[in-house]
Amino acid sequence: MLIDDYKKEIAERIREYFREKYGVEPKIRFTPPPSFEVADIATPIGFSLAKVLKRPPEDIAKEAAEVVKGLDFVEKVEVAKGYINVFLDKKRALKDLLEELQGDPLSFEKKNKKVVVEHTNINPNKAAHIGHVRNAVLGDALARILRRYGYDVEVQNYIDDTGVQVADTVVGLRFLRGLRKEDLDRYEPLDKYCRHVYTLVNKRYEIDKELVKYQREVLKELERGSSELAEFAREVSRRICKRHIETMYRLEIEYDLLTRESHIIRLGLAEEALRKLKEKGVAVEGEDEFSGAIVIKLPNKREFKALDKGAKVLVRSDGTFTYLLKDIGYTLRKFGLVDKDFLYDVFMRYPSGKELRTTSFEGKKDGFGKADIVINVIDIRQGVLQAIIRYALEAMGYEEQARNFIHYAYGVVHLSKKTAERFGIYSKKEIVKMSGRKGIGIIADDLFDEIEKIALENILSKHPELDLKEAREIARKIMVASVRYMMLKYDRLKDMVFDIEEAMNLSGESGPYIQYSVVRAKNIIKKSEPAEFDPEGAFLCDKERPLVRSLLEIRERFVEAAEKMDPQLLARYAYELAMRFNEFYESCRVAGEPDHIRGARLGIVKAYIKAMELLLDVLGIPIVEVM
RNA sequence: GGGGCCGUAGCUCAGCCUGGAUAGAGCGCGGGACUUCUAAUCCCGUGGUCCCGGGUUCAAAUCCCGGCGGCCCCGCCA
Repeated sequence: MLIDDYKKEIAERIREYFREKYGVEPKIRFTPPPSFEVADIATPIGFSLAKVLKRPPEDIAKEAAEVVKGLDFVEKVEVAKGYINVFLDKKRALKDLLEELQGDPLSFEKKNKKVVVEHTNINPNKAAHIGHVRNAVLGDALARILRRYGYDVEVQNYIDDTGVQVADTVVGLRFLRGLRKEDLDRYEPLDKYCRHVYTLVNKRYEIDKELVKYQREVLKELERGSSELAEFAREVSRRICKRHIETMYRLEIEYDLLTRESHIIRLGLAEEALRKLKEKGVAVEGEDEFSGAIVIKLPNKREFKALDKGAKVLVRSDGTFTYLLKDIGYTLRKFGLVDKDFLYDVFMRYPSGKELRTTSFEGKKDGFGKADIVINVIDIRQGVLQAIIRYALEAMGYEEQARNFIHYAYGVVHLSKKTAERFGIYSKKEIVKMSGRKGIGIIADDLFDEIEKIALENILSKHPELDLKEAREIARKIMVASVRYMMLKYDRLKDMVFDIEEAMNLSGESGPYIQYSVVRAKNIIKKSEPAEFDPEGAFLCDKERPLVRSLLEIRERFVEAAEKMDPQLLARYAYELAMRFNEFYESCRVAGEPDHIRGARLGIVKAYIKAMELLLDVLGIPIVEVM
């Protein structure tokens, strides 16, 4: 049993009592006690019933307390005002905890539902920046959580290889730099080089109208060309895409499938969507300012109030498709609502041997898509567009799919003034907005390098005996913990201000802090003589109880995070546990203690390690042996 | 103009969904603890008109209404 089970029994017992005695059906809420000194489990039952029973809250609480006292896992119950404060039988609870952690408290029944999570989605025209990292880390954590929760999860990464952004970079490489395919090898890492090129092109557009003509030419070639220029452009975007995959792999983020926009176009998914929308009369010829275009008519719903025109373009007057239409088409494919399908080819192989596949017309058939739930991890600013996709599904008659189409939104990453200055960006404002076009931002790989450098210095100074290769790998894992925790600890819907000092600080409320607590736990195991678990030796040190009490919440916390799809809750829980463990570590010794004490504490330490292995795996934070 | 989000300590943020006990962390600042399982740690201290006003309630940071301030969206870009 864990805390969720205890609560359930307490609630049932109280409910039953009040139902039988007074004929009322109280709703029992549990409130976190101010501290575990006050209670293990608390509920303000007296207040909730005072009105119905017309009696003082304290009286009612006293009555409820008597009922709860009978439960075998309860040691004592105190009444404070309208609250009842339940104290668990600590030794019983500890035994329950160890038993649960012997197995897997986070194993859930298969739901037999497929979820497609699409994240990262970086334009393959320049280096990834920290905004993209937030997207990828959130998406990856979400995928891991849902997988653990029993869903069949497929991770896709949408590559817009035909868009304006790629065209701009290609214009720069070809018409400003005069590069050809065979030159590209000399410009690695290409993503970083292209960042400058892209910024330069955007500046040049303002003064050089000739260049804009090239942009259109490239754009056309990207969609359907087979010329040398088209080949070149494809190679550029392929290489940069590969770089993005490598960048994210540094954080141990992997994908199952790359979907390329050029393939979506070629497969005719946009036409398919358009046909269905026209059939339902939702896609129509545009009028007035939209004349010549085909638009989707939007109902007068709140989420579309922002759009004052009541319609959105699907097909431009020049006949090209907007991203919106392409995405509607592709969403149909994800849900398996169209028969048309790609063939799938291998894009690359991860070191683990896992294949990263890509949409194609040359590989073989496969079972990608056919999702029950589709989740798009996309910037909050695109909320209206995502709402339109959902509406389009509804309008086409796919109401269930519309309900299961989730825009997993997240806030924008800005830079703190100090951080911006470090990168040569000066502003009067305290918060500096990034801009891909202007090249204002922090490149993901640069950030990772910096953090790894600091971590490596630390690790080598503390453990000079480590060989460099080993130390580097540990430094990398510390970097992963640092970056991932930073991206998960904030409310995902809120904008965040990125401060590089904070990111590189490996102590405080951080990933490395959590990792370090696990290293300490493992050291205890390594350095202590083994001893049988003995409940008699438990709770002789006052930091054991809060740790055990917190560990009992593992399933409850995980389920809440999974239901709400909120990795932040788990990140903070992991931190809370690490804090409690560090307190335990400081005041309760294990090695060298008498057998019964050592046995009990080793049990707690092992439980902590097991719990953290489960939690950190779901958060994508690696565990290290030494740091 | 319309729609949305946000406002909690010097700074960065939890808590608000689902009202409940003295409002919590981290950073910063001041002090203390390493012959002991690694001090990337811990302990003590410092610091708050929970933006303002009103309402609902036994009870409001939390729910409702109205202000004020900041941000985002409202492209035939994505």
